[in-house]
Amino acid sequence: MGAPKQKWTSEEEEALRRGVLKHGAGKWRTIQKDPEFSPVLSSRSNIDLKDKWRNLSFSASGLGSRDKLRVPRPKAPSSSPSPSPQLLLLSAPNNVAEASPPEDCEKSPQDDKTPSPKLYSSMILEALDELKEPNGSEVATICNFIEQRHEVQPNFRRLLCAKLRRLIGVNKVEKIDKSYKLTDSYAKRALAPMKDPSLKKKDSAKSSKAAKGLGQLSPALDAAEAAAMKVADAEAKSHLANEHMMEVERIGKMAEETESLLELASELYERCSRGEALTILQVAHREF
DNA sequence: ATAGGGTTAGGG
DNA sequence: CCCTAACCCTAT
Repeated sequence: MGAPKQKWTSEEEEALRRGVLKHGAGKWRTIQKDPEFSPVLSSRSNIDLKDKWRNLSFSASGLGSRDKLRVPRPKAPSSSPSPSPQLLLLSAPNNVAEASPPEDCEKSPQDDKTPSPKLYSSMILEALDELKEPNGSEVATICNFIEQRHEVQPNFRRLLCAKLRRLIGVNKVEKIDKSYKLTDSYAKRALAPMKDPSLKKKDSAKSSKAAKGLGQLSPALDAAEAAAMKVADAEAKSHLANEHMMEVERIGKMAEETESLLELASELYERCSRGEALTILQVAHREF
């Protein structure tokens, strides 16, 4: 009778995800007590966090509908098994589980699980962008963040340090004390084309909730809540103004071309330093 | 305190 | 009618 259902807002979801990235999955009490997340997650118990994380994990990896113990499903997977075309885009909380799917291994001999070097840089920049820590993020935090989202090779941390040093060299990343953060010039370029999640299913969910369950409560409460939500959202998203982008974009064009060459050289150097042998064919096709 | 199983409300 | 998400209960 009390509350019909308290649906999770995207702010709460984001707080939960960042909390897991910071403290690790399983430290629900720690996340809930963290002063950074407690204002958002004040109405959620540690058990709620756990349950929500379980839901997120399942929908991310299971993709749609897996077999259930409760109801035997006579669905015949005759021609479309739908083997999860894209699963790591926004959230893949369970990283170690999908290490080696029972897929056929009839691939080319150079079938590495190693993503391309371009991907590693993207992951690092994405991590720094998402973390948005004003004083920068430590290597361990960045490493943990990326491992939560992507499958990486065992010596990834060593690669990460090299990549960070190279990103500093091209002024995409700066080092503050022992932490790394995006430079202002690059952050503007990265954050500028940010999407605007002001109108979403969040609104419809809230209004439906108000209409069905909380209709008798003051409608001003819901309106104020929605307004505050939008303000907070806009404040968080803009965060870094995008004023002068034309020049940045022009320079970025040049930088990108130089970058790929530096990227290639750096990766080659790292590989050879570890004693790996590469054929000229692999280098030519960037397949390493 | 956390993990996992189980239940129920709400939506397509 | 089935599925998903929030909620509840219990063993460790």
